[in-house]
Amino acid sequence: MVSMKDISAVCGVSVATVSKALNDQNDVGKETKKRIRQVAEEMGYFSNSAAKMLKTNRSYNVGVLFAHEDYSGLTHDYYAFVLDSLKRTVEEKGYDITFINTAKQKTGALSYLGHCRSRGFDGVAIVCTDFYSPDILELVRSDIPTVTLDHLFNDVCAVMSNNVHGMQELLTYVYEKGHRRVAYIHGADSSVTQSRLASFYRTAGQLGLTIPDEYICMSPYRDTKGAYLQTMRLLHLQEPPTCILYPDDFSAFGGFNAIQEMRLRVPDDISVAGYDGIRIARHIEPTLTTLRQDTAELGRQMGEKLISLIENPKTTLVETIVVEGHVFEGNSVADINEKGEQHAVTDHI
Amino acid sequence: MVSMKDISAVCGVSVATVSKALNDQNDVGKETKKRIRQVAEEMGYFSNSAAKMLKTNRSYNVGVLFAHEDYSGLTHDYYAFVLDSLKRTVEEKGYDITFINTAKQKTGALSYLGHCRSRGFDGVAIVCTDFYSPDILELVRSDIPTVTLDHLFNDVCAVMSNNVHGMQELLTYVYEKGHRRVAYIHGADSSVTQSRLASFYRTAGQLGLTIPDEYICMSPYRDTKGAYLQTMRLLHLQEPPTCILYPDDFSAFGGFNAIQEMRLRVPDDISVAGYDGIRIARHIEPTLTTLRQDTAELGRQMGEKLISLIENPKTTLVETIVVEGHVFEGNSVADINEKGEQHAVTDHI
DNA sequence: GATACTTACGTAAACGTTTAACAAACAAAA
DNA sequence: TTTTGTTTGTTAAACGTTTACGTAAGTATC
Repeated sequence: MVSMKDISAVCGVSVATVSKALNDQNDVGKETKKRIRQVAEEMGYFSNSAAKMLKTNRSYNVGVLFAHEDYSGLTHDYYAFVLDSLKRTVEEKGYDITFINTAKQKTGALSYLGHCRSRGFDGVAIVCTDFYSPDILELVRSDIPTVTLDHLFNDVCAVMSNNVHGMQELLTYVYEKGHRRVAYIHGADSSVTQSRLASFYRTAGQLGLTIPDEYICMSPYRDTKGAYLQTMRLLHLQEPPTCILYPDDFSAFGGFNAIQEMRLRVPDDISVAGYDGIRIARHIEPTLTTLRQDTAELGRQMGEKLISLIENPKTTLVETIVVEGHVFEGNSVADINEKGEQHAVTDHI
Repeated sequence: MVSMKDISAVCGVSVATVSKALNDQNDVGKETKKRIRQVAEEMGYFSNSAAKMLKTNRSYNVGVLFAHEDYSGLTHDYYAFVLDSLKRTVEEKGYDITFINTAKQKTGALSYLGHCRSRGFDGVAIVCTDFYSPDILELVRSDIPTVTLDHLFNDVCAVMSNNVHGMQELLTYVYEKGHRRVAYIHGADSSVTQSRLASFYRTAGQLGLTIPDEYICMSPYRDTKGAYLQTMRLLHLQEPPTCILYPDDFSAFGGFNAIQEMRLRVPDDISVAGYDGIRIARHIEPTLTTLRQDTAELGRQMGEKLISLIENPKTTLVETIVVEGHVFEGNSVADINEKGEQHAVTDHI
């Protein structure tokens, strides 16, 4: 590996001058700088980031925490898209992304914080994990700039998809399509689930909907089998719903299966709506009506906030950034208004 | 940050002794070692990987190249699953994963190789990219241990899904189900496409199938619209196929849409098969018959080969590891044998 | 009791940078 | 002519490790 020392020898200047030339400092002559840079180029010089890091305490590297739970993490559409956008954003600003090691190492099982300290990450993004583990708490309480996704800690920046508005918009959409008997299969307990469920009830109240208890039930996120079973249950009620909301798009497909098995059709016999807006949902007929979360924006906001936190620690607000999602109108929700056209007209008044 | 120096001061020993104690060398007393380790723990010591790296020229960090093409990269099921498995594998062996920066940086636009040199990656995994770019060539020709996925370079380890066997198995499966008029919509040109296409023709020949030219056409990978159009074309042929093979599962869904639009049913009226085995395909009725690639194994093999290449450069073979995929039997391919049962019996002979 | 070996620790240089402090040369201002 | 300032460069220490080598004491061997 060619180092600054080699360049300095060739150019007949000191190492310090080479360093300054390559870092474009202004206390080095124009001609000298030009020559040094040219020689560096010719010799195939690459800065040694370890040495630079050792001196400057800056790694230009951010850690990303991505837990390996079943059916989540990298292989989850939502998180993968957010990560993709986050990656683009920070890379454009000259930062790299390293995964925070989530494996129990043979030697001494480093904690998350330990790993971050050791690697010298300038900041960390917590994308997907069990937010209640002590390891995570230790990390977010440290002085390392941190941004979380869809979870709120005290004094930690968070980027959140607006689940309250999202559910409100989705339920309102369904309501305006004429549905009055709406069931909601929600996901397993988490802050996201809480937000959506609360918003569901509040919106229902505002719209004057009464939701029987048996219309509300739980099925874990991305569990098609669970969604299938709950859908079956709902379809067998004395007064079944006209529309079912699912915890996510994946689950909605589980619902599809149950509906199909009952020889019913979407949306003619029953309407369904998902949540997330995964790509495949827009490519299968009937296309799924769903609340599409803005993953590109979520990732971008995370990246920009994190970099800002790193580069301007004093002036960057510790805040929660809320990103709006919007209903993607597929054709899985039927318009069952008796006067559909008229309704459409009044919409424009 | 607490350093070895701090520990040495507390313990009243030299920095060298601390280093040796923490690295579990055996030229330091048992008691001393114990005490040093305890103090390190208490003081919250974490090794500075930059310093260690600078001295040892080992980063315990591997670079992963993951290009941001549309509809590929992180957001592609196949690659995401491989990456997930790769990540687990190398993390278990104490390595971290850093993405190789694919963004044009403002300052000096580092090449891939430059980036790797600068970061001091112990090895790189090339998962998904344009293998023909000069930047990639420069990288694979360097002395950095490298493993590629689904692409072969001279003197570079590769892990490949067996596209030849895969297509053979798939076409044979379809044949045994009684299909004689099989169309194949293949993906855009690449070595993977070449392999599959060649295998398709060879297998067809062996089975005695004659494939009319109009049964073979191209639609880009993961392009539902393209697959839709080609499917439409095939369905309007004077003698349409009884089964259509798609470049990938995603495309197969595009085919579904066309079939549905024509008021035909899968598999009753026409059979379809995908390629890849993405998760969603197993959760939608009719479940898709597809050649499921073993992403977990692909990632694991990549990781193990790479680590081996790093740790035992002399004794590690430069080879191509082939991973088998297998037909996932959904219910999108009908059995149209006139004597279906009899055929099933002879299967067991 | 001399020799050799082992154990346990210290010394010091090195890895490749950055940067504060300094210095020489020259120009401009007084 | 002296002072002051600017430009361009050097020196040397420092970042936190690792490791070859040295050394002093203790133990075993003859």
